[in-house]
Amino acid sequence: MSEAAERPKAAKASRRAWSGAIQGRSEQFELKRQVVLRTAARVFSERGFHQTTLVDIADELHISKPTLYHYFRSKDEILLEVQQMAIAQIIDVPLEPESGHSTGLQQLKEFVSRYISMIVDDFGTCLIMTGVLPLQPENRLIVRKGSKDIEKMMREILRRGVADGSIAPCDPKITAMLFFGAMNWVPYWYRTSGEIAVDGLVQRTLDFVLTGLEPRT
Amino acid sequence: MSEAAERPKAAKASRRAWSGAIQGRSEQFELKRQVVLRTAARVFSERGFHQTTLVDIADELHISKPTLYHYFRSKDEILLEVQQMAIAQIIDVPLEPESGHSTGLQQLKEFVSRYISMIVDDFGTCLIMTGVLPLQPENRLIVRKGSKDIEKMMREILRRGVADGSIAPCDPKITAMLFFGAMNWVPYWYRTSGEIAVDGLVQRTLDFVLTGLEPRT
Amino acid sequence: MSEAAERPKAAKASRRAWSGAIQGRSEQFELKRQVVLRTAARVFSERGFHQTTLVDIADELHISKPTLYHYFRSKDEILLEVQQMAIAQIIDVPLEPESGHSTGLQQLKEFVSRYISMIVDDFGTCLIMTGVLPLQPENRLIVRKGSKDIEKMMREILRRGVADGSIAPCDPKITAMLFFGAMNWVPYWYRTSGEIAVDGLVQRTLDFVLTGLEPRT
Amino acid sequence: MSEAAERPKAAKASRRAWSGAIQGRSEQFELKRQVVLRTAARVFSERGFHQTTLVDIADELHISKPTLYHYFRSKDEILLEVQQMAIAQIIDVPLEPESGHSTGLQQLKEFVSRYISMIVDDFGTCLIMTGVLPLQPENRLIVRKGSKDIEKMMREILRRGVADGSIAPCDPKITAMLFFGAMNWVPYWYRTSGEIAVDGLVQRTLDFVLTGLEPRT
DNA sequence: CATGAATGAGCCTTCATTCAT
DNA sequence: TATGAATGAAGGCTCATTCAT
Repeated sequence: MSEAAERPKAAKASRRAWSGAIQGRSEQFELKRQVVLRTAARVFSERGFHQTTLVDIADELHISKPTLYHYFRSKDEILLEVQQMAIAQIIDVPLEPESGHSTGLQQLKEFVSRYISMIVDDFGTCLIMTGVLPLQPENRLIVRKGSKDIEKMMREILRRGVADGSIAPCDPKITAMLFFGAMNWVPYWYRTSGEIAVDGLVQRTLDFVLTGLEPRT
Repeated sequence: MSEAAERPKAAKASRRAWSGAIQGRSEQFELKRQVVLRTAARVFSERGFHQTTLVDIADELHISKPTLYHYFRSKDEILLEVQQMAIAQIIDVPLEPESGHSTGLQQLKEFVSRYISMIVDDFGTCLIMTGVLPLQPENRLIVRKGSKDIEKMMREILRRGVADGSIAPCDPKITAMLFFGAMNWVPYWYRTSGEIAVDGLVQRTLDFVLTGLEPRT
Repeated sequence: MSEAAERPKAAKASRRAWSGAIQGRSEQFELKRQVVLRTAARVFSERGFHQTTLVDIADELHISKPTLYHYFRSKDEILLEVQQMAIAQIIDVPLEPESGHSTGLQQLKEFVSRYISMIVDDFGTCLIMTGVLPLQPENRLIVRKGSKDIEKMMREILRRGVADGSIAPCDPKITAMLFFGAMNWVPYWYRTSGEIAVDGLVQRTLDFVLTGLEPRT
Repeated sequence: MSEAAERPKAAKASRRAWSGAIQGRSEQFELKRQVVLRTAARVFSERGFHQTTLVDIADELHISKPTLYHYFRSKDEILLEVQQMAIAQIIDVPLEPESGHSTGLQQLKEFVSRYISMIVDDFGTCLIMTGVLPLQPENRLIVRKGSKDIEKMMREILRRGVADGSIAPCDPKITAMLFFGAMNWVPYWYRTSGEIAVDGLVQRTLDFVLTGLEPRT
C-alpha cells in the first residue's frame, strides 16, 4: 500500500559530467549508455516516467539533453532498454545447469533468490514501478513477452515441484501470480539500504510463501 | 510479471450522454460525480494516468471536456477522489463491531475478503495501478496516509493472531507487505469476468497465504 | 531569376484577433479556417515553409499558436490544404460547358487566363514557391497527382488545337512544360499591386507564347 | 506543375571517402571543396535545403559531419557558394568577344544555350529549386544581385534584337521574365538522362519561344 | 586533417485549464 | 448546466555548430 520514497539525491552526485563513472577509452560509449540506463531507471522509479523529463536525467548526469540522443533514439527506447535489461537478468541465465538433480523446491528457491535480486535492482524496480503502459505499443509487446516468459518459468518450477512432491499441490497459474505479486510489490516498500539485506529479504519471502501463516502443529 | 490487458471498451457504452447512468432529479450532481469518478478510474487503469486525457474521459461519457470542470477542479482532484474512494472502502468500515469475540485469523479472513473486493473494483484497481506519483505532493501525502492506515490494520490483525495463536509467529511488518503485494498485484492479472469469481479469488489467496507451499505432513 | 520581395506587412494588420476578418456566427469555423489558410499561404510564400514558424502565422492573426491546432492537425496539413485549394481552382471547374464549339486555341486562352489567375493568388503562389518537398511523402503524392492532372489538361488542349489547326504543330509534352514554366515563374516577379493588372498579364503571356519572338513577315 | 523526381541515389556511390573523386596532391583542398559543393547542390535539389542535414551530405561523401567545417564555415555558406557557382557560369563569361558582328537573335540563341546548360547542371538546378529564401539576408542579397545581372543581360539582348530587327518588337522586361520562367522551370521536369539531350532541349526551347504557337501562314 | 562527443537554440505538438456564450 | 474556443506551459526531438582528441 505504500510506494517509493524519494531517494535523498545522493548528495547531488559529484560535479563532473557522467558523475565520474566513466574512465575507460573506447568502450566508453557502451559504458556511458549503461550509466544513462541505470540513472534513468532510478529516476523513472522515483518520480514516474511521465513526471521525469529528459532534462531531469541529463541534469542528474551533468550532461545536456541532446547528449542523451547520442546514446538513445528516444525516451521510449530508454525505458524499453531498461526493462529489457531487467528481464534479461532472469531470462538469459538458465536456471541451473544440472537441473535434473534438483527438486522443484530447490529450483524455486534459486528462482526466488534471483528474481528478488533483480527486482530490488534499479532496472527491475523500474520494470515493476513504471510498468509497460508508457511504452509504445510495439515495445510494450516486447516487454510483455519477456514478462510472460518469466511467469512461465515459475509455473514450470511449481509443476515440477508438485510432481516430485517437494511442493504442496496447488494451481500453478494462480499460485505463480500471487507469488509474483508478493515479490513485485517489494520495490514499493523495501530499501536495500535498510535493516534487511537482500539475502534476508529472500529468506523472509521464502518463509512467508513456503510455511504459510497457519500454525503448523 | 504481467499487467492489465485492455478492457474491451464496454461495447462503446450507450450513445446517450452520461451513458444513461443518470436518471434522478436534484442529487444528480453527486450521482454524475460518481459516474465520472468510476469512468476515470477505469480509463486511468487501462491506459495510465498520463496517457489518459480529459477528452478521453469526456468522450467515454459523451460529454465535453469543460463539463468535467463542473464536477472537479482538476484532473489531479479526480485521481485523488478515486483513490480516496478506494481507501475509504477499507478504512471507513470498522473491521467488526464486536471484534473482541473473533480471533486474529478470523479477522484476517474478513480483511482479505474486503481488501480483495476493493482491489478488483475500479477504484481499487486505479489506486494500485496508477499509484500516487501522478498526484500533487500534498494529495500524495493524503493517499499515502490512507495506505499506511490500511497497512497498520493488517499488522494489528497479524499481531493479534500471533498472540491468540490463530496465526503462526511472524514478523508483522514484513509479512504484511508481502501479503499486500500478493493482493495488490491482482489487478495486473485477474479479471472479474474470467473463470474465477471474486469469492473464489479470496479463497485462493487465503489458501496461498495460510497453507504455504511446503507440503504439510 | 528574382523572387518574392517581402510584402510590406500590411501595416501590421488590425490589432484585433483574426484581423477582423470574422463576423459571422456558426459557419465561423470554416471561415476562420480559410483565413488561416490564406495567411499561411502568404507567409509561406514570403519566407519559405521552414523559415515560417507556427508562431509567425499565429502572430499574423493575433491568435496563439495552439489555437491553430483547433483548425488544423499539423503544419503539414496546412500546407497540404493550401496547395489543394490552388489545384482545385483549376481542376474543379470544367474548362467549358460547350467545349465542342471552341477551338483548341480558344480553350488555351481560357486555360491560361484561369491558370494565371490561380497562380497570382496566395494559394497558387504558395503551391509554386513552396513546392511539395516540405510535405510528408503521402501528402506529396496527393499534390503531385493534382499537378499532373493540370498538366494533362494543357496537353489535351494543345493536341486539340494542333488537330483543329488553331495551334501550330508542336510536341504537346515539351510545349506544355515550357508553357507552364513561363506561367509558374510569375510569382517570382509579378506583383498584382504593380502596373500591370492580372488581365494584362494574361494578355502579355498569351502574346509571348502565341506570337513568338521571331518577326513575322 | 511537376517537380523533381528523386534521383536514384547514384548507385550509393563507391564505398571510399570522397567517393574516389579526389586523387591530386596539394590542390586537393580546392578539389574536395568542389566535390562537396556539387554533392550538396544535388542533395539540396532532391530533398530541399531544410530537409537536407549536414549528415546527409557527409554520408553521401563518406566523411563525417565536422569535416565539412574544414571546407565551409556553415551550411549557409555552402548554399551561397553553390548558387554563386551557377551564376558565375553565366556572368563571368562575356557573351561574345566581338559582339558587334552578331545580331540580337544570334546572341539570344547563344545566351539560351548557355543558360540552359547552366540550369540543368547541379549548381543551376539548386539555384532555382532551392531559391534564396533559406539564405541569410546578406547572402540573399548577393545571389539576388547576380540573378538581376543575368536578367539584365537578357533584356539587353532583347533590346538589341528588337533594334536590329532580328527580334519582333516586345516589352523586354516582361518578355525576359516569361522567357526565364520557361527555362527556370526546366529542372522541375527535365532529366539529362532522358530521351532529349541538352542540345535538343535548347532547340526545343528556342522553337517554343521564337516561333510561337500561333500557326504561321 | 578528421571525427566522436557534446550542446544551445529552436520548433512542433500536446494538454490541462479558463472563458465567453 | 454545458460547451466551443482559446491559451500558457511544458516536453520531446532535431540539427547546425563547436570542441577535444
